[in-house]
Amino acid sequence: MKTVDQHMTTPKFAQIKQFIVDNIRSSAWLENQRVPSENELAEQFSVSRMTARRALSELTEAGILTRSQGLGTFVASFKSQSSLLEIKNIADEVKARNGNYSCTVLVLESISAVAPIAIALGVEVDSVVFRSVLVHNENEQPLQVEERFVNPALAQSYLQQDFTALTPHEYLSSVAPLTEARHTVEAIMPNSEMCQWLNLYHEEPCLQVIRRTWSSAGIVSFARLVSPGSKYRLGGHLTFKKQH
Amino acid sequence: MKTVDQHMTTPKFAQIKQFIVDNIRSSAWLENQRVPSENELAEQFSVSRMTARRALSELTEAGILTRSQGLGTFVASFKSQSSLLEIKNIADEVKARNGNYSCTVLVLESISAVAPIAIALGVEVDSVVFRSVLVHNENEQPLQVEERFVNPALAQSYLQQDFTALTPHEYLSSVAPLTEARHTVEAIMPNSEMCQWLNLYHEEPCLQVIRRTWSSAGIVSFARLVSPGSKYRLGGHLTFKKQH
DNA sequence: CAAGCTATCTTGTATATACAAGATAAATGT
DNA sequence: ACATTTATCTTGTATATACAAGATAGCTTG
Repeated sequence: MKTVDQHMTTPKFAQIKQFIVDNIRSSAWLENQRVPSENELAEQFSVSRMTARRALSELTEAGILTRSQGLGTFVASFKSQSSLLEIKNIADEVKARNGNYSCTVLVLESISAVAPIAIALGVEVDSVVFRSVLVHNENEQPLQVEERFVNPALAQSYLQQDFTALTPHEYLSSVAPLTEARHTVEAIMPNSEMCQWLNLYHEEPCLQVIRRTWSSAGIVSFARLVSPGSKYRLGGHLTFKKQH
Repeated sequence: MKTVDQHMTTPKFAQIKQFIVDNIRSSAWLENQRVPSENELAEQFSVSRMTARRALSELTEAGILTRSQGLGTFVASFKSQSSLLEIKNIADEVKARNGNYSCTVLVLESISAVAPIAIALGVEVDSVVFRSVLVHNENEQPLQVEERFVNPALAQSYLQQDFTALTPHEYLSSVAPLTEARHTVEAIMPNSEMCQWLNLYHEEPCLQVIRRTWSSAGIVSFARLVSPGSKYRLGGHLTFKKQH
C-alpha cells in the first residue's frame, strides 16, 4: 500500500491556488464573479493574510483572476485570455521529434540595400548590409528557408560565421542581446526561386514568418522564414494549468 | 509649468525591477550571469528582504530571471524566451482599426459526424453534431470564414443563437467555460467553396487556424478559421517591457 | 588522503503588523 | 431631499522576523 508522506506537504499558498482554480474549472465560480477576499481566505484556510494574498496575486498574474483596489477579486473573463502561439527554434523542434537536423548555407554575402530592406533595417538606402540564405533540413529534406538581412554595424563579423554549427539567431543573440522582437505570419505563394530552395515540384502555399529583432542599439536583423504549408505548421496551446 | 508630484512615487519593488531590467537591457548583466541576491539588493536599496524578493520573483515569473534555491538568481538565457503570437478576436481586431464589422451566417445546421469530425470532437461516428459557417466581414468585404463543429451535449441550444449579435466563441464561453484551447496555423489553398465564401476571384493562399476548445466536461468545439493571405496576418510582439 | 561534517550562503515558505489608498454604503448635517 | 462626512471593507505596499531547505566551500576527523 502506498501512503503519501505528509511530511512533504504542498505549500499552503499552492493549496489555496488549487482551491480557487478548482472552483473556476468546475464552474462553481463563474466569469466576473467575485471570489473570497484575502481576509476571508485567510480565515477559511487558517493562514495569514499575506499567504492568501500570494495565492490571489499569482493567479492574477496568470490572468485567471482580476483584482481592483477597494472592490475585490473576480474571476477573469475568458475573453481577456489571449490565445498565444509559440514560434520555436526550428532546430530544437526537429531534434525534439527525433528528426535529423541539418543546415545548408546557400548565400552569405554583403549587398547594397534597396529601399524596403534599408527601411526595415533602419539604415540608409544603398548602404552595405549582410544577407544570408539558409535552408533548414529535416532528414535531408528542406523544411524552412531562412533569408536574413543583418545590420553590419551591430554584427561586424557576421559573414565569417559557420551557420551549420550555430544558427544566425543564436549568433546574433550572443553579439547583440535582443531586447525586442516582432513577428507577422502570412500565407504566401512562393516564387520560383523559393520553390527551388524548398525543393518543391509543384507550387503550394507557404507559411511565411517575418521576424524583426531589436537590441538596445537598434534594429539588428530582419528575417524571412518560409516553410511549405504541407510540411510545417505553428502550434499553440493555452490551458488553465494545474497550479503546482 | 508642470512639475511631477513626487508624492506619487513609483513603488520600491518597481524601482528595483527597473534597475535590474536596465542592467540587462544595457548588457551590463549578461545571459546566465548572476544577479545580486535578495539580501544584497535589500541592502543596496535600503529595503527589506521581502521587497527585494518581490522584484526578483516577479521578474522570474516574467521569464527574465531564473532562480534556484541555494545557488542564486541569474539572467535568463534569451533562448528560453519563447516567441509568442497572439490570436485576437477578429471582431475586436476589426473594430480596433475603425473598420465596420459585420457577420453573415451561411450555415447553421445539425449534421451526422463523419469520422474525422467525430474524432476531433470526441463523439461517436454518425452521431449528431452542430455545424455553423459564418463569414466575418470588414467594411462589407469577407475577411475570415469560420466553420465550426460543436458538441451538442455541451451546448444544446447552439442552433437557436443569433450569431450576428454574439460570436460563437462568446456564446460557447458562456455556456461551457473553457479550460483549454489548442491552435495550429497552416498555409492552405482554398477549395472552390471556400473561394466563393471569401469572394476570391482568383485562387490565393490562405491562413488557416484550427482551434479546438475544451471545457471541464470535454471537447466543446472545433473551429476552422480561414482568411485570405492578402488580407489577413497574425501579429506578434515580444519585448523586454519596461517594468511599471 | 578521503569521507563526512559544519558553517554559511542562497532561495522558499509563512506570519504578524502597519499604514496607504480606492470603493461603497451608511450615517449625518443642512 | 440632497450633499457631505464617516465608517468599513477592499486591495496595495512595506517591514521585521522566523524557520526550512538546497548548494557549496572549507574544515575536521578517521
